[in-house]
Amino acid sequence: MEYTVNKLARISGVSGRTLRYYDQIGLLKPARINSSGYRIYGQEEVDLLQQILFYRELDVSLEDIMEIIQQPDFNRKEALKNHHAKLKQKRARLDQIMATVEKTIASMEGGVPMQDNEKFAGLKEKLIEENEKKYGKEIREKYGNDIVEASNTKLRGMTQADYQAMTELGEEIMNLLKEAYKTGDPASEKAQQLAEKHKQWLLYSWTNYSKEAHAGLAEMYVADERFTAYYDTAIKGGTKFLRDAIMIYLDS
Amino acid sequence: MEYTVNKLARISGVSGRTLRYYDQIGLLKPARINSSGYRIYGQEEVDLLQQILFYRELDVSLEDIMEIIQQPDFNRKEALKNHHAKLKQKRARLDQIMATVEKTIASMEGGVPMQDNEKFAGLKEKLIEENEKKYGKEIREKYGNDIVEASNTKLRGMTQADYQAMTELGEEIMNLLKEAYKTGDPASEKAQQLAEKHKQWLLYSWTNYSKEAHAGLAEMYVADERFTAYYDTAIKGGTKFLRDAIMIYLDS
DNA sequence: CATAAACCTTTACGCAACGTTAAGGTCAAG
DNA sequence: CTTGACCTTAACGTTGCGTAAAGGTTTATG
Repeated sequence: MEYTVNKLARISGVSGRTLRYYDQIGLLKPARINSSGYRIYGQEEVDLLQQILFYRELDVSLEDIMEIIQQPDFNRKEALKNHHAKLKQKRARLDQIMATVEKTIASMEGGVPMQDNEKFAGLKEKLIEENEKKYGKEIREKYGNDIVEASNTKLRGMTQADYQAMTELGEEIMNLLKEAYKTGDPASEKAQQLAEKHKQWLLYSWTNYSKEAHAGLAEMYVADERFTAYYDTAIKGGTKFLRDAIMIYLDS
Repeated sequence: MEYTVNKLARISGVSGRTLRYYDQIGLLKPARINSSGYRIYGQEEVDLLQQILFYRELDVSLEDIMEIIQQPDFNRKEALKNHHAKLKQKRARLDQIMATVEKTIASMEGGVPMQDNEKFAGLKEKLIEENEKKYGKEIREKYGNDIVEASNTKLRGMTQADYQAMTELGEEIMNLLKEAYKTGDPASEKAQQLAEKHKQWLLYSWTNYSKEAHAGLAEMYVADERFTAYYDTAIKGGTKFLRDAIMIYLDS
């Protein structure tokens, strides 16, 4: 039995355009072309098309199908396992999105205006924006664009709980700085606690922490008046104290 | 604070190209264009972009976002519910695909060669193909292309279990035809059972059943020698008997 | 103050998998 | 011999940008 495009299309449930496209990309070539230029498909092509459609229904890309159908069974199985992993990821993401949508709807039914729902995403952006405005240039020069972008990406990935925890930790650090400063000793227990918390705080945004980077940042705090101004709001001379505490912490 | 494209891009985490694209499609226009043709964005645009990104993370299309952000809260909630329904469908389809992939892998680990796994899909195609070959033209002329396509689509949607049940029912009909024929009475209980089974069998492929169509088909069985030949393989004169039984069944 | 570096602009192709005209040959039926 | 059904290639549209290319503007640096 031989078929022209639309005949094959009818029995296989795809469109003629699809068959021409498969011919074009080399996925399924007709058995021959007749004297009028018509595509003629035979039994072999019908069988091959069946296999193609089998994988297509499984959401496999044509590019992948192209490879799969010329592989032995063993590799086909591996390909399917691989594909399954991809599908799993896809579903995980879908689940997360659905959860967010549900939460958003729920909060709206609880009377929270939409603006407030959208605001959290905005809060994180605000944080990034302020970081950029205040320190962006120095940090980018010192550590490179990639590091900064990675940090921003990490911040964006934070959940609301993470975000809250981070800002709370920030406040805690300011309080601890005040108390530790009173001891007058950057090696004191309180001061070392402070340094430890400071490290924890950095981990929220740093993608890879190193002692050198931490030390470098501490030095920059002292060198840059904007950082100095910030940490000195807790207590005058706080920035230098913080740096000294960090240096001792890193050496221990 | 005012921003050029790439500045806004940096603080918002999207690319400059994205912002230009949003401008192009009218999703987010800059506050103004300066004398050099640069896009300048203000606080208002930053806020709007935040909202846009909020919805984008939820997998809402830009076209839908465009509508949503100029709607009041009430409509936004409706839009989200609508969107949630779409996501649910998407996940259901994903689950089904994953199940099929899992089953296929399992059967391969059970030693079933891939070809056989792919064969089932092929079996259905074969059925459709044969239907087309044998009766396609008449049926298409009689009932129109749409009806036939709908029927084929329904066949393709069958599960393996459905398919098996249908072919078994087909055999049962042939057997029942033999037995009922022995009664010599198309109104007999066996013959009426036959007609009932025949209707059940049709329902596997018919998208909307009607008495008229069933009667018409019965007449066609008798008029077309290929159908006659088929049903007469069960018993000579079986086709006419089947028609009579169906006619009585439909009148009762 | 000249020039390089950084940043801006528009234009336009590429991606996946076809759907959809459009313009024009081919073939079977009346 | 003419419909009408069916075939062909060519080419644009879809979604959301990425990625040059070619060229003007602003800022930094020697």
